Amino acid sequence: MSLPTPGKPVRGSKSGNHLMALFDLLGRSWSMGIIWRLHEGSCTFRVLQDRCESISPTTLNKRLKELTQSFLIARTVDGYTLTDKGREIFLLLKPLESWARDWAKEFESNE
Amino acid sequence: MSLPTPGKPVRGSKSGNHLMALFDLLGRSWSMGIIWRLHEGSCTFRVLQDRCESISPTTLNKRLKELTQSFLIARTVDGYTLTDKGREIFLLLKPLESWARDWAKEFESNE
DNA sequence: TAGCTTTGCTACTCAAAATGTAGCAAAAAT
DNA sequence: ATTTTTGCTACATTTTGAGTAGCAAAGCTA
Repeated sequence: MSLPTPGKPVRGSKSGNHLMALFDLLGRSWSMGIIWRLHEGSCTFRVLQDRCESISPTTLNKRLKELTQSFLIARTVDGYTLTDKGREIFLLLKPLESWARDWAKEFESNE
Repeated sequence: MSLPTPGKPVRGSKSGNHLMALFDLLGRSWSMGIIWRLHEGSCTFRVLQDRCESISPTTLNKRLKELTQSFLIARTVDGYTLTDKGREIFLLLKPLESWARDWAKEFESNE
């Protein structure tokens, strides 16, 4: 499979830039959502699918493979977990949560 | 145009969750890349297109409209700028940069 | 001020990615 | 042993993004 690997950039970026490779990985549908949901606790494919509500099994499968090969998640006997790296990324994404709440106010006052 | 608005979620997410709306917005191709490049300084469409190297004008145009309507960027007489909100998001994304460098080491040692 | 260039797009066509649904083999439950 | 659940995969369709071409408006140039 062709993956976003640092130094081997993806989707048109010829920069060889690790950050852009990360943006590409996280910038695919459900990537960040999956990391977010997995942080609630390790779980099976099925349970993760339920947590993500509307994700299709095809996409979930694809994202899981990519994220696994990118060392953000790992398979265990009973499903999928965040790796240490995955938990680090989660912590970097976490501040977006409260930011998004404030952001919503812009929409409320401008609509 | 149909946009990711908090409370009016997008791409299958029926949660009404602001964070997921944000994930959806940022999780489109080039969204984070554009924010990153715009932080180098306000610029015109053309210059931004050059900074992003391989982005197509169609996609750049679409992303710019979305990000503008989401209050992350704004138009000025001489192009596009990050808004205060946009600069806030940039600051939240910034830690990913050094993280991505460490991440790259995983790939080097496992390939 | 007439022509030439650059800018900021839009309209198209085509390729890639994501969705939706069906279904199937393996494991687990009954 | 049979049924159910799990973890996918295959396939068809829709949506998204890329890759041109080109055009109207602004700016520069002679």
